[in-house]
Order: sequence, then structure tokens, then C-alpha cells
Amino acid sequence: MLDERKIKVLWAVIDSYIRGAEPVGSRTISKEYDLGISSATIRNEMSDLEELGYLSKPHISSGRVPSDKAYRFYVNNIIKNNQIKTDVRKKEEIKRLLTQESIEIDELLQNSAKILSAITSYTALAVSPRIKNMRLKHIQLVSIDDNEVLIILVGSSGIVKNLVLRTKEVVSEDHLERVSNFLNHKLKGYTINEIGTSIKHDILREMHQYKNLIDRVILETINSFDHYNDVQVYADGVTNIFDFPEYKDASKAKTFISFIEDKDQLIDLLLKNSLNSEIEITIGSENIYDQIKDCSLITTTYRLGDKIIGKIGVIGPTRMDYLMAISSLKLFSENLSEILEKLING
Amino acid sequence: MLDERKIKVLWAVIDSYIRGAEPVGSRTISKEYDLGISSATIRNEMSDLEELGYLSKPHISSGRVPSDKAYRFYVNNIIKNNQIKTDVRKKEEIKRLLTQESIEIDELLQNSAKILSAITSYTALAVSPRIKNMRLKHIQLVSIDDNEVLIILVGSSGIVKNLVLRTKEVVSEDHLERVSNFLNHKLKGYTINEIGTSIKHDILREMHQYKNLIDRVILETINSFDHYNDVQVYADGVTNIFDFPEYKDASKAKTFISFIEDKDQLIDLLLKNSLNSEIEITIGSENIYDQIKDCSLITTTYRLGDKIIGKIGVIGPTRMDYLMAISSLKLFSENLSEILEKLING
DNA sequence: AGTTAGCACTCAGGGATTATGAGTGCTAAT
DNA sequence: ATTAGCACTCATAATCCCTGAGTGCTAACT
Repeated sequence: MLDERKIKVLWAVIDSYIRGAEPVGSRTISKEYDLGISSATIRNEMSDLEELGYLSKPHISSGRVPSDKAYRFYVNNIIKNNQIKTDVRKKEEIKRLLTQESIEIDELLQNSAKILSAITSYTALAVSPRIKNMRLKHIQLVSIDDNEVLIILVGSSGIVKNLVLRTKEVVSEDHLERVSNFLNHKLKGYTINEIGTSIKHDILREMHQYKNLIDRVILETINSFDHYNDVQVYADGVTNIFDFPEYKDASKAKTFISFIEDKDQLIDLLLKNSLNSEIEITIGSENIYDQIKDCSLITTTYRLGDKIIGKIGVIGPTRMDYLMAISSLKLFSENLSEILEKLING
Repeated sequence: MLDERKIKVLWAVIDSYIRGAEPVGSRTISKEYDLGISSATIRNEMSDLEELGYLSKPHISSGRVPSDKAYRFYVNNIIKNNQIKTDVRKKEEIKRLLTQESIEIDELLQNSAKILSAITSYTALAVSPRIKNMRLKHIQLVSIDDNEVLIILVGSSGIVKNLVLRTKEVVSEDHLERVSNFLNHKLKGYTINEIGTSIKHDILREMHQYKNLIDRVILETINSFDHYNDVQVYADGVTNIFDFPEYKDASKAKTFISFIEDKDQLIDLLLKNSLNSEIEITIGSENIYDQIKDCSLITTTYRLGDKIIGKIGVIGPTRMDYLMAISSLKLFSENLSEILEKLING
């Protein structure tokens, strides 16, 4: 569909626009890119590219600007051809930064977002691990008051969660300990999902004398992992958006920043599509949320062992340095997975 | 120093400027405020007020703008005279909003910031409770792995904190339980500060066989409360700043938003001065941080029982509706204290 | 002596008008 | 098929002028 030369011209336009943020004219290309054809020819090619939907003009006598379709073409080619190489030196540098500052997982992600945004100059996003599909390593009930029971959940990733249960009747320490031991014995090793479906009934059959308490403990446990309750999202470098001329208009900046400020929306944005290990890129109008229809979002995942547990990404103008953003993200994805592995499994 | 009439003129200028955000001229005042003097006289008074440092002109032939000194004067009078009345109906409405959405303390504060910013149209800030001075209600050690011990701390406010301790030697469940019970027995009811200073030595004397373990548990516990480690800060309504004409300049907006984005800085800002129960107001240049030298910050505290445990505030342009902001803050302060009381102690 | 009317003066901000120049599309020559 | 040349477009910036809201000062008035 696109011949060799058209592709070259298109890449030149995209490259120039990504760098300069200004509509690209035929003359600019003929001078700055050595395509061996004159500006008039480039003009013709650009005219064709416009007809094909890859370029457009802000106004009748201006240079061309790449369309979302053009970026999509560009990005697909980047991914297909450049098997993005990992800069080992840089990777180690980032790892050093991350490990020296972060002791806990949440902190690690927060710092990742901070550093990632600083490196890319875009806005960085990171969501904390989803632990719904994680195996329970330990469950314990502790009495902290006559009518208060603390439920402690330890996930296989070392993630700890606490729930306070208020009981109507006083539960004796003795009984509590028995239930606690029993539950720990029974539930250890299962995921929240599994507990929710099949296991619950097994347990109740065996220990129906404590039916009430056990019922509530399991209910609370499952509830607390429902929805996105358990997920935190971190954004950093929001104000980087001001550095892009397309956001010099305050109302556009406001729209963007308001979007990032709404954490529920962000979580939805990041977690709605299934967690696969690929780099995912949505460009401009491909985004579902109107507020970021002129942004591109690049995300990838991080793992614990071979299990994908979270997401990290950058968001910026469609005129983005995709290559740089992708390779930076890969660095963080790998680093996060490695650090988590060490942090949790020794 | 300021006679009756000067004060009236000054208040008129401030009132008009707060509402309109535009330099105020003598004619505007003579028409819109019934002071019974002509614009010429007002002109003379304004000239005096300028000399006294209460007003200034953006340029030679423009109207007057209040200085920080003028706002300080204004605010002091507001606080002295208007003993701000609580709108009970509004208070209940906010309480309903807060209680129906928030189950946990962090969530409660996050929602407070959200609602407060929506109500005031300024940026709202809230810091989570400081628990360093809080009494320990329960401490428990749980073995989650051969080399991993989980420390669970329950504060008197119901706040739970977990720490994972990695031990070199394997600690038997049996020993762990003994130490756990012992520590709980000994430390219960004391604050972190007290534990840090005197108590530690007492304990070690009694149970020197587990010296190593106990040492580390206490060390980790104390460390985790050091600095501001334990404090979370929530900001909401950051983008409200775009609605004020003085921030139509993108670089000013960027400075402001970047400041709010830096959580460490925010925590420092909110917690550096001692927690007293008053409304605290810093106006423009009174602020220590350069980035908010043209903002005013209004904060107050919230309590648990009779103990002040956190702060909530709003930040906006010096040209702020102080009366509204103060009364809104009071509403939130009272509501938070009441909700926390109920949430934790009943 | 304080107050006010009157007047000259200042200056930011809003059109209107006019270059400027980077760009295009088309046509004719190569 | 490519390119040089040219007429044309239009956003942007610069200039100019005008308007109006404001001031400060002075002289008249109570």
C-alpha cells in the first residue's frame, strides 16, 4: 500500500514532528533528511499521504502533522524491526537508584514512577501489585480488644493486609486461637478466588461450631480484595506536561492533570485490559477516555516470579519519543521484576 | 494607626479584590460601597494606605491591590471579631458524605480532601494521623517463614502497621510465641517514644536470652516511626488553581502544581510547626517555601479524643475567601474528630 | 481644614492594519 | 517521473491607534 519512498517521507515527517512539535514542510524534509528527491516531489508524496490518512494540515497553507494512523504505523514498525536493546549500564544505574531508596513495595513503585518520569520527561504511572490471584501464605487472627479481632493476611509476595473485625459477642482468646490455627492450616496456599468459591464450604462443614466467626472472617477477607480495593496507583511527573508546546493552553493542561488526579479512573485505565507481558501502546483516539484523546499511553507489566502482578507506564503527547519511552519502560519492568523477586523471595 | 475610615476603605478594597481579582479603583469603591465619601477622598485615603504598605499598584495608573500586610490585617480582624459560626445543616451534610464513603482512616482523609476541595474550590490537603505519640495497644510477632518474622503493631487509634523482619537464624515458633507474649505484655500501653527511651533496657534485662531478637524488633519498630515515615499526605483539587486568573500563566501553575506534587515537601509544610488546635494561616510571603509565596495556606487540626493527631488544610491564592475557607475547615476538623472517635472507640 | 469637583496625564488592553515567511498546489520544462 | 518556478494562503508578529479605567494634583467649596 505504501511504497518505499512514501514510507521514508512519512518517517521523516514523524521524526521531525516528534522532535520539533511544529508542522513539517516539504522544504524542511528535503534539507534535513537525505532522501535524494526534491521538495516538489516530497510535496506530491505528502499530498498522497494526506489522502491516505497519514498526514493532515492544521490549516490550508501549513506543513503536515502526523495523524494517529501515522503514529500507529510508526510504532508498529518500531516494535517489529527494532528489537529494543537493553542498555545494561543504564539498567544497573536505575536498579541502584531503586534499591537504595526503597524498602517496601509501595515505596518501590512510587520511586519507580518518580525516576521513570524524570528519565522520560513524560508522566509516569505505576499500580501496586494485584494480590487477588496471589496465594495466601499466612492468615492469623489476633484479639486486640474484647470485641475486636484483627485479621492478618500475608500473601505469597510478602504483601501484608490487615482487617479489623468487630464482633458482637466476646470471643475468648482460646477459641480465637483454635480458629486461627485452623484457618491458617486450611487456607494456606490458596488464592482469594479459590477461597471464595469452593473452599469455604469445606471449612464450615468441619468447624460449624465457629460458623459465625469463620463466616465473617472469610467474608471480610474476600470483600477486601474485591473491586480494585487493594490497588494503589502512583503518578509522578504530572507537571512535565507543561513542557510540551501542545499544552501551553491552560485548559488542555487542566484536562490532562485532572485526569491524572482521578485515581479511580487511572486504575481503570491501567487494569481494564488483561495483564499480558507485552508492551501495550494506545495512541490518541485509540484511548477510550476522551480526556486523553491526544495522548499516547505506553504500559508494560512487571512480574513476581513468572506471575504478572502489576503495571507501569508513561503517558504523554501522541508526539512522543516512542523508542525512548519503550526502552525506558522495559528497563523498569525488568528491574522491578528482579528487585521484587529479591525483595520477597530472598 | 489606621483610623476608622481608612479601615473601611481598606476592607472595601480587599473585599472587592477577593471577589473580582482586578485592581480596585477609587471610583469602584465610591459606587459599590456606601462609605459616604467621594472618590477623590477615597483616592487620598488609598494613597495613604499605599504609603503605609497596605496597598500597591501593579502599574502607575492602575487601581490598588492589597498587600500581604493588608490580608494579614484583614484575617486577624476576621478571627478576632467574627467568631465563625458553624452551619449545623452543612456540617451534617458533610458528615453524611464522609461516613457513607469511608471505612478506613486513610480513605476518610482522602475523601475529606476531595470534598473539601470541591466545597472551597481551593486545593485541599490532609495528613494522616501521626502515631508516634500514640499508645501501643497490641504487638505481636508471627512467623511467616523460617527466616521471616512479621511484627504487627496495633495503635490505640486502631491503626495497624506491619513490619517484616528477616532473621539470620531460624526462630522456633515456640520461642517466638514466648517473646511475642512477653513483648505484648511489657510494651502495651506505652508510646513509641517511651519504648525508645527507658523501657528498652528494662526488657532486655529480663529476657536477655532473646536479646538479639528483641533488640531487632524494638529497633525496627522505633525506626518505622522515625522521621515522617508513617505519615501519608493527600492532596485534592490541585487543578482548581487553573480557575484563578492569577494562574492563567502556565509557568505559575506549573510551579504550584509541582509543589503540591512533592509529597515530602507537603508533609514538611504541614507538620513542621507544632500541632496546636488553632486555625493557622500563613499569607503569601509569610510562607517559607518560595514556590507558594503568592499563596495562602490555612490549616487546622483534627483530634482523636483530646489528642491532636493530624492536620487538614486548604491552599489557594492570597486573594482567598478566608472567611469561607476557615469556616469550611472548621466543619471538617470537627467532623473528622467526631467520625474518628466513633470509628475507633465505638 | 477637610472634602470634593475638575482636569491633565498614564498606561494596559483591545482592535485594525500590515508585513513576513513558511508553507502549499499547480503548471510547464526537463 | 521529477523538478523548478510561481501564484496563492494564512498564522504570527509587529505596529499603530483608541479607549477607558485609573491616578495625582489643584482650586473651589463647606
